This record gives sequence, structure tokens and C-alpha cells, in this order.
Amino acid sequence: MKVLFLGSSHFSKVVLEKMLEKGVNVVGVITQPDKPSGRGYKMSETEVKKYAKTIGINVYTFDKVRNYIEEIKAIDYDIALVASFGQILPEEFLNHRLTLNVHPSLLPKYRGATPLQTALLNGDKVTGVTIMKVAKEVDSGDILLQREFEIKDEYYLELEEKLALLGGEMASDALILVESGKAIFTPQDNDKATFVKKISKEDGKLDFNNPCEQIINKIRALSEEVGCYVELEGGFLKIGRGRKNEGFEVEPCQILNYKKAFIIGAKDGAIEILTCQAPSGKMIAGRDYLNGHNDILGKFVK
RNA sequence: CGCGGGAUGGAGCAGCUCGGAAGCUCGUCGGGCUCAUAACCCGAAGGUCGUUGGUUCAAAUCCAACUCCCGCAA
Repeated sequence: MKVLFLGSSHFSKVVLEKMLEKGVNVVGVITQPDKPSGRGYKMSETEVKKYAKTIGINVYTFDKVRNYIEEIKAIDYDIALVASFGQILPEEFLNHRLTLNVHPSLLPKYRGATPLQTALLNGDKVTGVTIMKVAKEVDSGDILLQREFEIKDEYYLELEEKLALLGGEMASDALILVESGKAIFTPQDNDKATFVKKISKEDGKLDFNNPCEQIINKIRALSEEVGCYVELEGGFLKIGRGRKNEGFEVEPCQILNYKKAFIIGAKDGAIEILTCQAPSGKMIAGRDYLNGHNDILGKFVK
């Protein structure tokens, strides 16, 4: 079967890579157009585009798919596969060929754009990947395949990587099922559907009046993407990694040097800051940060 | 030309406004104390102060260009 792949993010790239490894015949890739981004507003391509170019697959960059329906219909493909593409696909596209989606959650749970972050924020022990039809309503299509994944102590990027690899394998399996006519689609139970909200910069702020577990969950979910931070001495300190630590007395939000570890108190214990990043600085070990900032000991973060 | 911050022994920082023998908190190595220590005490090694050029009797410090890094914004 000739597969048309739609994706933009790192997740997409890993899925695509896995599918190719599995021998899937990808005849073309549609991705978001180059955008000015980063320092100096340099034009940058999506990760999927960069990868596809090195492999030699045809790349189409469409800012809005609905404006390119004719071009897409001219592409010779049997089935479309979507993974973290970043655009709502118009019905005209969906009606043209069967379109499947790779979604990193156990649908109907966590429909929407941030299922991975939400699972980590909620401290879920289990999540998964779903392959389903793309329907008009976001992430509501009939399910073809679904597999669980046990969350251990992954941070966001690690979880994304693992679920993308799983998703790539499942996508490959799904294509085989469809090709052989053995695909069985099961409708979702819409009554059980939950939706995840978008994540903003503000969501990354850590409140050390909360319990340790909640703080750790937030660090795992958001520190690598939007970034987690606390207010300190009128400025900001980004927090990279942290873990629970105990064996001493400290008030919530108070900074402590305990056996050379950078500690911030929480509601029911304390968090050791393993890595953090000062303004204009790099991400460094918490103890290294303390070395140069002994004046903050005993003070409180906000 | 989107806005801004930074580059100082192995690590993290101070010093630069007002040029004049490079400092702090750690780490490392050696020694001491201790039942013991990520604790304490004594000592040592280790730096082209990002690169290049300029001003000056004298530049980490002033000026110019460049390289790399980071935050914001997208």
C-alpha cells in the first residue's frame, strides 16, 4: 500500500522512522511549512521535513491542507497516516482516502493536543497509544488498535520517544491489517471521553506549597518543554530535574543546603533540585548553582 | 538586520561603572582531627580572564570586530 504521511513534530519523525524501518511504503510526506523561529528569526524546517529530505521522500509543505485538496488528490496514495501534524484536516481530505491517526493516549481518555503532558501531570501509571480513524471531531474516530504502556519515572521527552516508537510499530501493524482486509474498527464510548487542555508558560510555574508528588509530576511533564520555574529574589530560576529528598527540617518554599544538595521545602517534605538554569545561563547541577549563590540559603522561593 | 543576557583555574560565581600584582563557594591532591562523616582544621597544585586588533607607561577592566552559549518572543 502506498502511504501518505502527515506529521510535523519530533513525535512524528520517530513514528515515520519506525514505519520505514518496518518496511512501510511511504510515498509522500505532508508537513507544516518552514517558519521563522528561534533567535534571529531564522527560517526553520519541521523535524519531519529535515528527516524526509535525507531519506529522499517527496515532501509537501502545506500551511492549510484545505487549500491544497487538488494537489493532494493528484498524489497516488492508498491510505493516509497522521501523527502529530498540527492541523485540522478537512472532510474533503478524509473522504478521499482512509485516514488513520496515531494518538499517544488510551482513547477516549485524553483527546486533544497534550495527552503525554497530562498523563505525567496526573501521575498516571499507565498510558498508551491508539490507532484510530480520523473523524470530524478531534480524536473521536473509530479505534483500530490500542496498546497500553506502563509509565515508570520517565520525563516528557523520554515518554514521547517511547510512545512514538510504539506508535510507529502499531501504525505499521495497522496498515497490514487494513491491507489484508482484517481491520476491525470499534467506535469510541463518547460518554467516557476526556479532553486535555493546552499548556501555557504559566502552567510551568512550580508552587512549593504543594505536595512533593504534585511538584515532581509537573517537573516531569513540563520542565523540558514549556519549562518549569520558580521566582527567586525577583528573578526566575528554571528547574530541570528534581526528586524527593528527606531527613531534615525545612519549611515549604525555603531553600536549604543539605549535605551539599540544593533543597527546596514542600508541603509534605522537600524536593532536591538536581538541575536548574539561571537567567542567561546553561542548565547546571543544583549543587553547582548553590556554589555560586550561597546568599540564597534560607530564603524562600515564590 | 525581532528584543535582551553571558564567556574569568576542573564546576558555579564575584571583580569591569572609577584601568595598576586575579578573589569567593566547591572540586582535586597531600596531611591532621574523629568511633565516624558529603563535618571540621592545615597545606598544595591548577588561569593565554572566549578570539583578534586598537587606546595606554600599564587592560579581566576602555574601544572595535568576530566566535560560541543562553533567556524572551515566535
